[in-house]
Amino acid sequence: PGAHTKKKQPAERRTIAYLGGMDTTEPVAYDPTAVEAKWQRAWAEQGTNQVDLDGATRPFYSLMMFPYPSAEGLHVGNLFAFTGSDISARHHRMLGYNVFQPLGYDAFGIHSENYALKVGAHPMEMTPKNVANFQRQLERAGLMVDWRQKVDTSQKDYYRWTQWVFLQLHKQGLAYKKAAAVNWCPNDKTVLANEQVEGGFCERCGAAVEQRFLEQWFFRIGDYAERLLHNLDTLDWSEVTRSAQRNWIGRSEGAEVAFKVTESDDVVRVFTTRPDTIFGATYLVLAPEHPLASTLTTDGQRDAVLAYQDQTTRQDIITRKSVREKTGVSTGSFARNPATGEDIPVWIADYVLMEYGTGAIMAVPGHDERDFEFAQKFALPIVRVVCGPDETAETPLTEALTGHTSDHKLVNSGRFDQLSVAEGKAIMTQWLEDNGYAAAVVNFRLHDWCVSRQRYWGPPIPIVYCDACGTVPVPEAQLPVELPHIVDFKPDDSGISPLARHEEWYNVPCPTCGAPARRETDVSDTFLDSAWYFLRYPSARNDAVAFDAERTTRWLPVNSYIGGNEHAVLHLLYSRFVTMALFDGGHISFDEPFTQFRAHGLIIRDGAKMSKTKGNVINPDEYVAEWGADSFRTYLMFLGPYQEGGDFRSQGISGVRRFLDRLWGSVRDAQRGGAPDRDVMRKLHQVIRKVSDDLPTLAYNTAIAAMMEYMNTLRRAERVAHVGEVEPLVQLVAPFAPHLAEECWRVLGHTASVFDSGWPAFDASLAAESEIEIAVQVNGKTRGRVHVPVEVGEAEVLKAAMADASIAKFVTGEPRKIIYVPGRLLNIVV
RNA sequence: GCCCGGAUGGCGAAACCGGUAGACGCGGGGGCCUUAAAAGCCCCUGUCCGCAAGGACAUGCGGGUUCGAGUCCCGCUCCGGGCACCA
Repeated sequence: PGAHTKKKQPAERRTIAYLGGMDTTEPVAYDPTAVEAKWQRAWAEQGTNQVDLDGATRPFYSLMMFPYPSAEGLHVGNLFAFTGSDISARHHRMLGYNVFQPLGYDAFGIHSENYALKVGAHPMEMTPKNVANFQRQLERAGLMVDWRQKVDTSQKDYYRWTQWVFLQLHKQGLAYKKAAAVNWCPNDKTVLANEQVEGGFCERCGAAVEQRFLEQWFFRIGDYAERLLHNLDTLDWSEVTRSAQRNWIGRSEGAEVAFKVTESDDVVRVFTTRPDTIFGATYLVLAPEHPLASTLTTDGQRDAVLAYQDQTTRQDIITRKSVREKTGVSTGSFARNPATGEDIPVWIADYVLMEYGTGAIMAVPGHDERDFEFAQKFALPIVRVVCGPDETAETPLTEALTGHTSDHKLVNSGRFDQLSVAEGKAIMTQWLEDNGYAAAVVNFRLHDWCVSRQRYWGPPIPIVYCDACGTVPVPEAQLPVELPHIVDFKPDDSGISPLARHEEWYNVPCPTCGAPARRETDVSDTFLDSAWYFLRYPSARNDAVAFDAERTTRWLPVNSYIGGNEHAVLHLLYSRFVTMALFDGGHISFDEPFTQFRAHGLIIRDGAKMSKTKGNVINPDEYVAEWGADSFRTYLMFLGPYQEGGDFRSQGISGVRRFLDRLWGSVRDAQRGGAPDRDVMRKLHQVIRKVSDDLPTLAYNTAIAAMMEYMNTLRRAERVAHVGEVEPLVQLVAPFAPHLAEECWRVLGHTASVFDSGWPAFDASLAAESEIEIAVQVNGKTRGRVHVPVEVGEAEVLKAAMADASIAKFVTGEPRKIIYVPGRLLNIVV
């Protein structure tokens, strides 16, 4: 009785609406296994997913981050990423673009090699098996991938061109070799790039990274810092990614100031971002590794300095870079502060790092926490040169005053007193420059990219060393420098590559003079493989060039790239650098590889990251087998906002599967005679608009919700749906559940693929409501709602509202003000 | 410390430009069908008070602007991510 039974519908009529008057016990569920296998086969046979690489008139390059083919197989994270990209690609195709969506394998690298070592396999034999397993899993996922253009970075026909890329950079002077302190992972027994070190630990295995001095190949990515940073402003990229790159590049503006050493011709150059505080510089500090450190040391200090330098060298990288109690030692020398004219002591301390700036600083203990701490410990003078609104030049400093506002003024700074910090910075820098003491400079945190790896499973660096000719690049015609099949590929602690144990491999005649010479025995970083793979895809089967000029012009730069943000400062930065370098070398006509990049979120489970140790890893195979790839794909897209990720719950799939079953049921039973219902068509066009708007912003979860809502409308219509009501829905669902949509499309009588059927056209006149609901508020509190024809104005709405007793009772006296938001709300202020 | 995100029912989440908070889905409750179960279908489901009609309270916390704030402003807390003895 009462409210519960008011809207209740007879059950039989419900059933008829679903099953089209057929036997009421017949289930509506479809069989995804059969449907999916059928269409995967058909698409492969008919080349549905292939694009005309040479004739496309509206090219659209949709890229996803190619996976590293692990032995564990495809991860849900992979599928989540790929599905999001696939939906975008399929949608673009239906909008009329010629979509190229390739995929391949990032098969070289420490990952694969370490796994092979662990299980006692050989990477050259293991990798093809893993690739085959991935291929099987990916084919079941129903991605619209043009597999003809597959790449595998560990194959000769690919790494030959990786070596070619190295040679181009070398030719342009962007590759150089130097002995340097590098990050050494004692566990992986190889050098790591700075980007591969997280807080002093190897980002791969977590081992504490050590410093070693080795001869390494570097790429001059540092020279591109300004450009890499500047271009970020114009790229259509996720903000999280741009911000991570900005932080990593770490630009800071300041000045390089020269301090002449007293009674010597030596000059200590320091970098500072606060030239305005130079009057407060009471001592200088050199990094222990600084070349002048020994030069400036007086005889009396020599033993102490040597001991300190020795102590520093033996530190591991984590300790070296961690914040701890300040230590240091005086050189015994002095240098002149150009601003004050005073001679200030020169110290050596390990809180100054050789790799940043000039490796030397002017210490302003009054306004830098570290300098303050150091000055206190070693009883060095602390001078205030900035004071806040409530302070004077004489107010004692109990701690370093670092932050500042426009109210902070310079003090104890001679004729610069009373300038604001910002003014001081500009005027002081100018004054220092005019007098030859300083130059305005920009400093970057970004360092050159170390690409040498003392490992086996990668492309050999194409360089030969000859006693007579020196460092000789391998001629391009002699590429690839093949990676030999060796048994003893295990790395060791020597810092020498496994290839260096094979004389028969590294002893070669010099390409220039023919004299006996020796190959470089290091291989290149895996990130070089992936820094240019997007250039290779369109030309993947071309053995003559790295990338065909015409195809590259047609397809690149990439229109849409979707991937994980864990690659923000590795792969994505390196790819941009290599692209810029190839542009500068005249090989390509664009200097940014990815016009649009979107970072997707992370799939977690039970509120935690998936990991084998927690036992909460999802095996996609199981879910695909139980629910079908279409349901699994759609669920992954439904569980949260794509760009934020979400929590995977097995139970959640059932709701999506029910939706697809219902879609299947209404397509199968759709009525052909008669005309579609006006009210239903209105809802349909509203959904077309919603889904069309949501797809470009990757708002997949709300697009799915809207389609489900429309499906509910169809079911509640208490009649069999008309073909005209379901057909466009099939097209909207197609990017999400491609197999089922294709099946439905055939059932609806079409002979060509739904992906070539276009995108449903939105008709605003059909979507328009004739009657609208207006919320009525009294003093801002919602007290009821009225239904009025869409065209009526404020007066009629107010009249309708006052006619409702439950609203009118709150309106005591004459309204003071009426606020009317057309089509939405009426607020009566009394 | 600096820079990016974020916080909404039992749960995952919606909410255009400041305008009906909680769409959609899961879970839960009740019902239909069934010999029974499963499946399917129908209804209900933010919290509190109330027999009901209805009312009050609700978007991490504290203020503010506004006729009206999840949304804007100021000040915090907590969570995720990036950078960090970076001068």
